[in-house]
Amino acid sequence: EEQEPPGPPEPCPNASAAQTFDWMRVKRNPPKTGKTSELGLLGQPNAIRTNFSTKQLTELEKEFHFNKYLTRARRVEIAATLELNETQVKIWFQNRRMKQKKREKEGLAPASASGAAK
Amino acid sequence: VMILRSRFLDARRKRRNFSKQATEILNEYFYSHLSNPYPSEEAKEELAKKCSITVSQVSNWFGNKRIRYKKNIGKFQEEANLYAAKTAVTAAHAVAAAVQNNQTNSP
DNA sequence: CAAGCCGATCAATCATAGAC
DNA sequence: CGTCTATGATTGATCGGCTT
Repeated sequence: EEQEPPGPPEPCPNASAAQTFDWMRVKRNPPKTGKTSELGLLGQPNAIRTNFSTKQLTELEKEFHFNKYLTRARRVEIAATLELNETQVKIWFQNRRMKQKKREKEGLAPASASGAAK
Repeated sequence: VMILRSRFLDARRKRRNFSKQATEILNEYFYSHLSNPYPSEEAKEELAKKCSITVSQVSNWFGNKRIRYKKNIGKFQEEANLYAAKTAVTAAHAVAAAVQNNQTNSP
């Protein structure tokens, strides 16, 4: 299903013009996290970014404040309560931890700190 | 529905465009490393200092730049050539200086 | 060997700043 | 001043590497 419609608009390969490097071809596999679509379609994963509801985010945030890390049991419980996959809950916590780390790091020396010297 | 979701939680998104000079520095790095525009943590820190922005902002900038660039290479062709020429001049100066230094310092 | 975590990145989207 | 595009930030999810 990947078909280069017309010829890539780059009939001028010489000069220093940009080439197509590997990083430009990187393609991520579609998300397989979504639970099997409720719409009769069989093995068709959602393949789209899930939008967490405010309620789900509120609960996840509350749990995060209580524990930065989840136990298998807690994860199962939360996933069931919020109607999410265990993977989605796991990933949410992972991303949340990274977010917190980033926040701590930034809100700790926005001004000139001395240390740059390394 | 409640499409009015995070109407205030996102209020922090009061962004401000980076200075013309900061964008200039970031683009220079991007196009002079077009084969692999992934600055190391150290490089990001250096760029952040030069641009007077945070390292996260540098990361965001490169992330957005890479995605948007490959999404429509043609749209950035002009910009690419512009910076390619600029870095070429810089490189030429560097080479000239090196040659000069080499002659002066001949063992 | 499988599973979780980290760090970086991707990719789609949000909301605004700026061009016209 | 309203519309359209450029751009910074956010975030669910992926990738590779390392640890448990």
